[in-house]
Amino acid sequence: MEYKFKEIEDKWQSYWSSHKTFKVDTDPERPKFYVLDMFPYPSGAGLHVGHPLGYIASDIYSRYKRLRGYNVLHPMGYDAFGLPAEQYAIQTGQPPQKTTADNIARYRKQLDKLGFSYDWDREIRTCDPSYYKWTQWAFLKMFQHWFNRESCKAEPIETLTNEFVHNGNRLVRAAHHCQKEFSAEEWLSFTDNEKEDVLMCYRIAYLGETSVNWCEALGTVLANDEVKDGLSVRGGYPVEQKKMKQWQLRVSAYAERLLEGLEDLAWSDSLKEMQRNWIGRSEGAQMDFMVNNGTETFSMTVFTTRADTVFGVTFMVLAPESEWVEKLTVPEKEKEVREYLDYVKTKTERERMTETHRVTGVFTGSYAVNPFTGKQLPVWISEYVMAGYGTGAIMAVPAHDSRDYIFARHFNLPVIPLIEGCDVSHESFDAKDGVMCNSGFLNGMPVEKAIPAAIEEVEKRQLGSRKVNYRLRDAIFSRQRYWGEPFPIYYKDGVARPLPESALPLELPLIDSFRPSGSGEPPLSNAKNWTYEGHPLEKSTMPGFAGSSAYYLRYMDPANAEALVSERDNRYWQDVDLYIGGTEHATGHLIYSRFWNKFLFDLGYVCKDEPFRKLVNQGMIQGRSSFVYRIKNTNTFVTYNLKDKYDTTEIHVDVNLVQNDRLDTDAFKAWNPEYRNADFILENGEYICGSAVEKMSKSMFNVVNPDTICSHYGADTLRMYEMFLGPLEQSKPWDTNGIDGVHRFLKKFWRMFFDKNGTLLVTEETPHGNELKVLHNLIRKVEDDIEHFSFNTTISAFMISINELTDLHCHKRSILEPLVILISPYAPHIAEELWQILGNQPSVANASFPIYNEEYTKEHTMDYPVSFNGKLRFKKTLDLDLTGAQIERFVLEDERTLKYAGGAQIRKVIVIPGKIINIVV
RNA sequence: GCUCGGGUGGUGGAAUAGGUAGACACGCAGGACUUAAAAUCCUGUGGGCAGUAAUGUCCGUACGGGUUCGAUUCCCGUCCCGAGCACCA
Repeated sequence: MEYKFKEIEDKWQSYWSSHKTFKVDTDPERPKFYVLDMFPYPSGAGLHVGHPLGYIASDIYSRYKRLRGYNVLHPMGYDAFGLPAEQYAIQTGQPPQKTTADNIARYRKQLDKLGFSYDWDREIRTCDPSYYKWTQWAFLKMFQHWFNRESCKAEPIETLTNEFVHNGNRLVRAAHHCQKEFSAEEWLSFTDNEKEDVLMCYRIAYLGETSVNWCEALGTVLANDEVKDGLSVRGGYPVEQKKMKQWQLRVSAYAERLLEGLEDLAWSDSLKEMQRNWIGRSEGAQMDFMVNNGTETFSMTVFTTRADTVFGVTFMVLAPESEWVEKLTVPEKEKEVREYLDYVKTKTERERMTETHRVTGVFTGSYAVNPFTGKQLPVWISEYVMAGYGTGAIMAVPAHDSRDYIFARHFNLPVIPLIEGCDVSHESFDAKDGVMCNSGFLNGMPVEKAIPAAIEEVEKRQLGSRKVNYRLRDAIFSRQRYWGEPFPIYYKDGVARPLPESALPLELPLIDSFRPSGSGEPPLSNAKNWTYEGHPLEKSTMPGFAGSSAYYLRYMDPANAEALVSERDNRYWQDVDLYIGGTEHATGHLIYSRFWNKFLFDLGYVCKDEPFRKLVNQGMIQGRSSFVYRIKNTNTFVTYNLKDKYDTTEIHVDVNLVQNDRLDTDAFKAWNPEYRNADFILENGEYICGSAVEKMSKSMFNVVNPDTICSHYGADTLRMYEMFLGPLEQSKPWDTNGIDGVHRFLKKFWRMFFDKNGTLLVTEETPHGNELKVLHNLIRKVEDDIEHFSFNTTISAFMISINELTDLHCHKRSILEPLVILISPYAPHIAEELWQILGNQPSVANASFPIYNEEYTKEHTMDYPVSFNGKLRFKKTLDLDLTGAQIERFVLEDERTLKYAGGAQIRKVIVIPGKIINIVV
């Protein structure tokens, strides 16, 4: 009997689905394990072979953990709100609701074909009102809370107003952006609207004026992680900075906790590093400088990490957007400054980034005073100082900061070296080492001591204080789009007010036109009656990351109408034990979700501070594009190795027309009418294509659809092959060349059970020692590899074991049955079929993982003293290999510590007769 | 520029508390079965040199040093590739 994967896979997929084999429930009797995939955005293009890579890995792990007796939560859903569906709607008029539902149906079909063990009863979709009710609910909670820096957690806004009533805002340590200070009496004298304005500056979800990434082409603002190199990540349109009033989340309040929390997470170092960079903690000092603009004197604050260099400050620089610019520009310089600011404004963010070497700036006419030296310091404005970081103003130390140095040289400002023996004639000396000079009380100190000493002095003289700065900004939370969660906010007298919880979910209304209105209003302005009790509702919607920030909690209790997740289910499932997904979410989703989770933790809705304990980033599968070479102005194509003899154009050709770089010329002619009459110049009678590794995409004609592979080889082969391709974390091009090997292996596996005529070969004989040895070595290997996520090497181990057992002509049930269990996480369908053929109850999921027995793999030893270096005594280990040949090993007689000259400890020396080859130390 | 990864056959990749480098697979070459193809199976396959051959021998894990009885693995320096951040004061 042949291995008929098609029949087998159809049979078991429908069995699993009709029997709800993978349905899970909270079961306090059994240990839980939560394995999560980053849920996909259901795009119109469907899945390509790269998408399932992580899903296969997580499925293997889930199935393995089930066999180990865990109650495994392994859910799937869809991140269904997003830009592509909306843009498609603008182009075609098709409502996103419909296209999204269609795409989901298609995704589901494709996923089902791969044999994943998801509990589909827990499926969620972020665009479903019963789901986004809880996204809105969390937003309301953030609106109603503030962040207390004393307790370092979120607290109800009432505790803050209570504080205001008694003490004003002078004593409270809150994360806020309130400009004014007020006393208790003043607070009480405020009107309701004034009070609301103040409170808005403290809320964790707040409406605030800020410089935002505005994308004209998309008609919306974008978060920092949605912008790369000054272009939008989606679409690649230019992005400019614009001051706008937007909803924001006070993520920056959690900066320190987000940083600390990384410590105990089992994430890759590179990913943690990315988050650390993104949070961008830097320790330093905030210092006040007195400035004078000719008419008045006041203090200006700067942030520096190098307080020790204060004696070398020769000028000050403001960001063009700084609020001090206006105050410090003297009348004579007004025209010049205005011209400079206009010049800066015309530059896009992208230009500002690419022209980093251009030095520009203008003098304000004002001077600051160095508090340590009393020297006059001219105050300049330059675009190299950024408004968003620190205080938007710096003290410039050209001798020890390369940016200040370039600026000083360009505008002929003095440079004062502060480190003994450093040469600043050509470039600045930025390194934090050396001994201080020209620095008053710091002279003679090494830099690492001078930094804290300087800060201490600054504090002593009350010129400023120690300060930790973060690069992490608050998340901009409004999008001027239709296809997202509506805000549970309405406006009364122009003041934002929360909807009552009972009004949730606030459902997204159906509209006719998805375009932003002519006046730049969001699409929701086209909705009829977009009001609450006669008051206008917020018209922007939430960004993509809103729906994905707490979805892992919802899977724990997806149907709950009363709460995001019940306390009982949250206590049981706790957190995600294993999270698998792409590294592209490092500074987006993975920061936001951690923030969101910490916020809910503060409020007591969830029991874990961190949502994802272990995280594995699967690599990207790139496409391998194929090319043909058309001789210019002809319809003749020349093969790869002869192309240099002609003047050719490289053209992408559909990889499905190419096998092992050989082009199917007839299929090529049929592919596109343009090539119907194509001629070919061949080599050895074949047309060889060129190739390149590129991103897998439709436009490169290099997309390989998993459905095609499934119908050719079956899902089990695809699953194993994707794992066999290389380490999970590594990116690699998709290359079908090796898939036959894996497919052959599965056929070979099948043949262990049946002969050519389909007769069952399985016997009830007692297993032989060598057979048990193969089996138990494999058990140990599979267990080890799965725990360490090296799925590729496991498959090699399977291949070796099956070859060995085939050589031993082993068809014994007691060997084959555990083998089927071992392979079931990788190739579940064939395993189920064979499991049933062996006469067991379906399904393998109810079996348990075979137990490794060391006895079977232990080496047989006997005394056989030999000498080595005249000092060591060894035991000979007799070992039979599978062909029955003898391998001799020599093991140190006892565990005494013996030392070589280098001091290494020797435990075991393995010897091949006559020659020492292996000394284990 | 800074940070983090990584450089192993024709290819994907094995092997690191230092111990026979190249497992496993692909590809390629040769062979068996077959009228033929498909499928399946067997053999060989890092390089050089010597030998009819079994085999022997030297060189080999980006490059140059070091530690060690022994280095793909540890240390120092150089080069290259990938990823992330990037006027962050």
